[in-house]
Amino acid sequence: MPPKRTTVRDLRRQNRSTLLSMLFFEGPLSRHELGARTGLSAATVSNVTGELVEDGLVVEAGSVGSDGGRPRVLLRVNPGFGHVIGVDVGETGIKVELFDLGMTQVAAVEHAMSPADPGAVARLIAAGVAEVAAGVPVSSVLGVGVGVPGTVEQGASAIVHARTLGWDGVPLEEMVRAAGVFGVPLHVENGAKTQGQAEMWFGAGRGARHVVVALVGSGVGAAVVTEGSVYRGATSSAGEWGHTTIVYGGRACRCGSSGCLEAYVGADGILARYQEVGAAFGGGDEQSGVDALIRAAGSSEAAARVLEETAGYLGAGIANLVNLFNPERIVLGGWAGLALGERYFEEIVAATRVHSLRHPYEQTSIALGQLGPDAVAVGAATLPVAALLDRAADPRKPSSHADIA
Amino acid sequence: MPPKRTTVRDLRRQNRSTLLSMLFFEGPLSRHELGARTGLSAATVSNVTGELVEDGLVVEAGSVGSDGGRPRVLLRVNPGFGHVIGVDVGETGIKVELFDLGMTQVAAVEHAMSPADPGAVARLIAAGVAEVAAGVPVSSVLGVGVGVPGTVEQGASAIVHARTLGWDGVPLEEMVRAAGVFGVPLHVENGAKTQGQAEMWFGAGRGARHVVVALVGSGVGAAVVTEGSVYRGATSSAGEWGHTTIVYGGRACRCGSSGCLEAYVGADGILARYQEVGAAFGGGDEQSGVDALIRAAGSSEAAARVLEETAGYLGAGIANLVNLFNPERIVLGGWAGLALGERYFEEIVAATRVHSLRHPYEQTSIALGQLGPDAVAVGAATLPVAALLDRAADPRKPSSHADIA
DNA sequence: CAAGTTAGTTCGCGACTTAAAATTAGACTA
DNA sequence: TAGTCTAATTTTAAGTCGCGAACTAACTTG
Repeated sequence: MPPKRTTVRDLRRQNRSTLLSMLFFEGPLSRHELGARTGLSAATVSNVTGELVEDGLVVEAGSVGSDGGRPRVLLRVNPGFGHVIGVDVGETGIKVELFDLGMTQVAAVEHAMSPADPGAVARLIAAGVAEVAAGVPVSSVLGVGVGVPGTVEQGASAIVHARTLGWDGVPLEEMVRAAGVFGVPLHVENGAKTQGQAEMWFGAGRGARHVVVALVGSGVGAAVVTEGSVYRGATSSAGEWGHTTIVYGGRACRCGSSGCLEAYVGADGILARYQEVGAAFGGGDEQSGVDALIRAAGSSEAAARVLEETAGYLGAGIANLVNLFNPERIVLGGWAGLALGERYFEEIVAATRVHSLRHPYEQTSIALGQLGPDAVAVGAATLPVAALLDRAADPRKPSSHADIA
Repeated sequence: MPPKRTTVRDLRRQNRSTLLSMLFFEGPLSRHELGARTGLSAATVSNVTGELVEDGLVVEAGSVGSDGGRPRVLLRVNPGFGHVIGVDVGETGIKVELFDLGMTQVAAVEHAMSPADPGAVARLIAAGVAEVAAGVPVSSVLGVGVGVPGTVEQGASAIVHARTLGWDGVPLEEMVRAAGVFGVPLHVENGAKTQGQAEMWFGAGRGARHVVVALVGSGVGAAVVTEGSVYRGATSSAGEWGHTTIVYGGRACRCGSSGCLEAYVGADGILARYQEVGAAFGGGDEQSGVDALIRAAGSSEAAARVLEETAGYLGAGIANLVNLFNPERIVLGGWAGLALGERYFEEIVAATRVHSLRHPYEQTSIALGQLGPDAVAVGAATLPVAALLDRAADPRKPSSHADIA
């Protein structure tokens, strides 16, 4: 049982956070409207926003007339208050992107590399962060978020387990710090979760509070959002949808088990099933393979059948999420998910309906993701922003007179 | 976005709730210790507990010496402050039980009936409540909780969907009220969730914050507890584990789909699979059938094989929960779950390990439930208690001067 | 330019938590 | 049996916070 007191000061923090978050997500708003939407009194809104403006977190943004009265002054989060950095550690290289607080991309770099060696990855992240942050004052960087393929164990310091990369218990957070990123909040998170977060903030998940973002690519994963925030479970490795058993005793999966969803609807699984049907494939990477397969479906009976089966497996997998999580919306993303979804949306939805219980199914809508896999970096960059909105940037300067003592 | 203000009054409610909950769960404690555990100052603890004592919610319970100083006065929740009622609507009848605030059973009645007719069930609930509450003052009943087999849609008034009972959109809450239970908080909830809640408060889930209670009986369900409270999803029908697909294209399930977990490990499914293997069964109900099957496993190769397969399916199903929810503990319950678990615990755990990812698996422990299926009623009775702890019983009498106006 | 409107501020109040000082309530001592 | 000690509570005084009411600011209208 963690100590759970509530002091009068938490009130202010909470209300600061509420107002700041509302300004961030609902665009420019007047104080009046803030009061109406949050339920806070005009007095409090005035008081708190005054503080936020004084702290530089919020700025005025013009005003709009209101028939016959004093015009409202619009407020919005100050995009120049600071910057955040998002890092996408992929299977072929890393991307580092710098955003201002308006989430406008300011700079970006990309380095190809094999991520087999964690040390090299950490050094490359540190180098990328330095490159990208070169143009802005150091103190302006509010935090760095890193999205990695694999499960992340959140603790005093984040530990990464990524079977596909051969990482087993890599203390990535410490390594990145050691490589030169210190004095700045560092958040390491599973890439599927950061991508899901991006869909929630800027994509198909906006406005909903209970969402499952299902991601299908080479790997298969999901980000589960409940009550508006990403579900993490006890050690934050929740949402490992890809290695959920969907065909007991079925195809072998690279995770060592059998019958996993990923073995059927992951890019690998799809192509392997196609080849087993007798259709040989030339070389090329997975992505072009899947694209070719989808194109072939127009003429090839075998290709069409494989894809229809895939839609069936995928629908059943989605149905499991519907039954277990009862979300109000399912967002299907990931490069393979989007490719399949565009061509076989009806089939996937139909399979979902068949395999889920009527009641939760009726409560859910299914949509395609709007962001594509590039979203991992933006999503990672939202992590420090979320922390900022949550803490609402510590009220007042940190201990200004402590120096004297 | 729901209005989200925080007023200074919420503080007091929050702290009342924290202190009352701590007294409820952690037995008698002194004010001093309350302060230490909650982080609240001694002054606040004294102030708030004074109010709680005055309101009759808390009473002193002796004192213990403290080497050489003023002895601490122990405080505990007043068991006599009020009573709560739990109702278990089962497939063969209903049970109604009355508890005091110490959760000691004070009275209980049981009525056999077929629950096919919702109206009759509602009337029987009302009658049972009246019977059981006959011995205590009306105003002493703090609330009634009802556990039903089927999904419950929480809204202005609870609606029940229970395919096995033939209920489709039954407004049970309204019906029970119409049948005579009014003026008292009424909570209707899925029986699996109430049973899970009981395991959390009094059984194998105590002390953990992320738990999945897996229940296997005639039906198969789960109660997912995250951050200490039952996960409900968007419309509170989350946790429908039983109709999750585990063998794509497999056995037909009574839900209309195929390959559901319930079709393999539900009592029905187990017995049906045994019969298909050629072993004929006499009559008898499911429970004695499963018991007989387990006894037969000692001598019959076929019976043993069916049960081992069952353990495999069940382990895979549990592994899916491990992968998706990343709980710190799994509690296996339900009458069939307990029967299987006692005899085949090793096999179930082994299958779980095989089908789950190593990392989340290592974070989880698997335990048998401690309460048995009788727990549905106690669990239902915890619902009004939870509401009480949460609101901390409205500070001060409800609008004492509103009468005058 | 006066009247009418709507937005935002200021002021004083009541409710809260807290730190510090004061007050118990036994145990121990001489 | 009065005096001394120690540790648990209760009081007291101070500082925060959000709220409602009264007040001020900034336009539009006729």
